[in-house]
Amino acid sequence: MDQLFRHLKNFYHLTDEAREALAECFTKHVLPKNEYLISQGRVCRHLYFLEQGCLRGYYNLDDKEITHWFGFENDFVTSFHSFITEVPAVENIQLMEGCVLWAITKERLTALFNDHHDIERLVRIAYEKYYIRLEERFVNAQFRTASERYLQLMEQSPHLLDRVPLGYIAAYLGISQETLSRIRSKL
Amino acid sequence: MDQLFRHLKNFYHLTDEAREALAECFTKHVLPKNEYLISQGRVCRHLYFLEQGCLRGYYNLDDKEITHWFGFENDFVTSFHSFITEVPAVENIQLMEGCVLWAITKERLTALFNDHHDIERLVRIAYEKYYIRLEERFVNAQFRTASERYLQLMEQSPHLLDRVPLGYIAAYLGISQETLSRIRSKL
DNA sequence: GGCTTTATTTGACAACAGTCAAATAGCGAT
DNA sequence: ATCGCTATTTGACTGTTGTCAAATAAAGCC
Repeated sequence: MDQLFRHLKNFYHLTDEAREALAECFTKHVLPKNEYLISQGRVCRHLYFLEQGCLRGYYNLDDKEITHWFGFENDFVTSFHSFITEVPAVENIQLMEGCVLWAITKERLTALFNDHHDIERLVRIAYEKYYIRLEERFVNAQFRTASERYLQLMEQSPHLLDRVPLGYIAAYLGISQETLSRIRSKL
Repeated sequence: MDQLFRHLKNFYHLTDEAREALAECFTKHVLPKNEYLISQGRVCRHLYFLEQGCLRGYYNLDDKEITHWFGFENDFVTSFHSFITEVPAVENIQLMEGCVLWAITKERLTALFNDHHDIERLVRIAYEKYYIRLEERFVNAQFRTASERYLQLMEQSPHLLDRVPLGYIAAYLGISQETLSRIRSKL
C-alpha cells in the first residue's frame, strides 16, 4: 500500500489522519491474467489503484472489441461513467497480465469525503490532471494523422509494445490493425 | 447572477454562507461579438460562467484555425489546461455573439476551497460531469463516422446551425467543410 | 438596390484508410 | 523439435475523405 500513498503525494499531501482513514478503506486484490475487473451491463461500484500489471478497457461495437484505454502501474482504474452515475457499464476491463490492485467502494469514498475535506481536495486535483490528460488525447485523436499518433505513443510509452498486442494498440489509436502494420513497416 | 446559482444547483446544493461568499467573488462582464476571452500565449487566470451568448475555442494548426469547442448558455468556460497548470494557453476563445459572462479568478476560487468544503465538493462533482461529457465526445470522435457524428450533433443541439457557421461545425467534428457540405446534401 | 465580402456548395482528382483473404511469423505446449 | 494456435504482415481492391479550384448563395454595407 506504500506505493499507493507515494503516488497520492503527486496530487496532494494528506494529513496523517486522512491517510489512516484512507488506508482502512482499501482492500488488496491479486488477480490472474485475462480476469475481468468490470463487465458491461453491471454497475461498477469500485475504484481501483493498479499497483502492478496492466489491463485494457474495451467495448463492443458491431461485433468488434474496441480497446479504448490501457491501464498500467499507478493508474486509477474504473468504469468512470458507471462508477459516477451508478448506471450499468458499457465497457469491460480485462487484465492483460496478472495484477495487484487496491480497491475502494464508492460508498466508502463518499463517506471519506464527508469526514476529510483534504481527501475530497486530493480527488478534485486528481480529476484536474485526468481531465487534462483526456483533453490532450482527444485533440490528438481528432486532429493528428494515424502515424503521428503512433509515433507520439511510442515516444510516450516505448515499453508499450512489450506488453500489449498490436491489435489492441491499433484499436486504441482508432485505426485498423492492418493500417498500423503498414505504418510500422515504413519507419 | 441568479442564473449562475440556479445552474450550480445541478451539481450540489450550497449552504447560504458558501453561496454568499461565492457571489462576492464573481464579476459581471458584457462583451461584444468577436471579442477574445482568451488568447494563445497568455496564461488564463479566470473561470467564466456564460450566462448569455455563445463562443468558440480554437487553436492554430498548420495555418488553419481548428475550432474544437463551443460554449453556450450555462457553460463554464476557460482554457482549462492553462487555468489549472498556469502555463500559457495554446487556444483562443472568441465570442460568436455578444455575451454576458460572470468571471472568477483562480486565486479567489482557491481561497474559497479552503474556507468552504462544500464549494470544493461542488467543483469536484462538476468535474465528474464534465469528464464524462468529454469521454463521450472522445469515443464518438474516434469510433463513429463523420455523418453519424453530424446527425448526433444535430439531435443533441438542433439550434446549433442557427448560431454557428458550418465551417466551425466541420472543424468541431474533425472533418473538412466540403465533406460536411456533402454529408448535408445527402440527407 | 447594387456592390463587396464572406459562407457554402460542387466538381475533379489524389491520398489515405478499411475490408477481406491469404501468407508468414511467433509462441506455447507436448 | 514439431504441432497447433494466435499474432502480425502483405496484397488487391474499394470507399471515404481531403485538397484545390471554381461556382453559387448569402450577408453586410453604402
